[in-house]
Amino acid sequence: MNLNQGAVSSLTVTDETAETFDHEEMLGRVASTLRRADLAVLAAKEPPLRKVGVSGSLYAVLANLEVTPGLTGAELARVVGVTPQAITPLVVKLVERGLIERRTHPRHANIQELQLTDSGRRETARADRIMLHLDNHIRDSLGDEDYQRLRVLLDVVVKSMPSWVPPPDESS
Amino acid sequence: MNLNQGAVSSLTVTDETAETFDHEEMLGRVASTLRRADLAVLAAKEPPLRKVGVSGSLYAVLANLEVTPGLTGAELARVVGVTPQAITPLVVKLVERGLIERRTHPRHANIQELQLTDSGRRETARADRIMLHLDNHIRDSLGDEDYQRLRVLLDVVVKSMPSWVPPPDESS
DNA sequence: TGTGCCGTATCAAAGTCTTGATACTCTCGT
DNA sequence: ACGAGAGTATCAAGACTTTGATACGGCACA
Repeated sequence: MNLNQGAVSSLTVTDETAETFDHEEMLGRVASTLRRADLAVLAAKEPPLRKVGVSGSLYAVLANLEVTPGLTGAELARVVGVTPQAITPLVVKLVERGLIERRTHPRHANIQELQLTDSGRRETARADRIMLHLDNHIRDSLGDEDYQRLRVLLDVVVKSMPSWVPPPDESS
Repeated sequence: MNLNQGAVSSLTVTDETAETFDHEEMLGRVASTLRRADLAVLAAKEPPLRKVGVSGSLYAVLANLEVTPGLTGAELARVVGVTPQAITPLVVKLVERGLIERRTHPRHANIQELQLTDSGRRETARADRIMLHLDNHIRDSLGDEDYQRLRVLLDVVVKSMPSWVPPPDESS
């Protein structure tokens, strides 16, 4: 688990000096709430995933290979959101377990396409049953309509991030 | 950055064997989308935060101490979502920089209350200006109404996670 | 007034991810 | 056909976090 923000507390701040902003609002911002939500989901799904033998990272790799067979390590890294170097150990581990196969690309002697084995497909299905169950729980909590809405809103956030430019640091 | 799921790809899957589920849906589930959104925000905010001298982790600590002065290390750990052991190095670093102070609890010789120094408050304000700017960008992308809605929906997700019980693993 | 229990703090070791640097292969333009 | 450039894979080192284990201090109940 990675910390990075995420906060919640039911404390009523007394007051502060002049240059202080709205503390109540601070931790209620979307960026904070988003992080908390992700942490909560993360903490919930990790234990059951490990019970079927995969860490969250490994599941991410397997799930993406299930959807998009033939991905290379670098492609996988981008899709999953990490550096290419971080993928290698995961791939090695999965190959050792016989869940995925490395196959050299037909036209590129250098790069390797990755693919699930039959055994890997079975394991992935087991893990995905858990994830599906979790998602259904969320859907039940929100209701169908809000569930869909949440997906859409989150997608907007994802797409809007690249166009953000940080403010200049005016520490005058 | 921590990977753990997060996936997106615009590939139309040909087809598959029998026991296969809906791939298109798989990566569109809220748990996945949520993770992607968080990763996107994380990737966007990290560089500018480092530019003012704090990592995302350090900012999380500072922000929470700003809102709730006098937190102990363990409390901080819970609020922020990490283990108590992970807090210690962060606290040490911030103390060395003079941004926070450790003060032994009045009644517990063992535990230490943490508090921002004046200098720490200034630094936190600089970092928070960035976060506020980011959140405003998100608000602009969504519109005021959907921005508020997203906050509410995410809160529901956070509150609903603890009540989830993983499905039994029926690998029959 | 003990004694058991809970919460806090910290040391140590292991795991995972990142940044930095290097080598290799194909593609493209001249 | 050749050299530059882009993309991929991997080694090495450092940073950060987690799990495991240990020690200390207050609190509640017998």
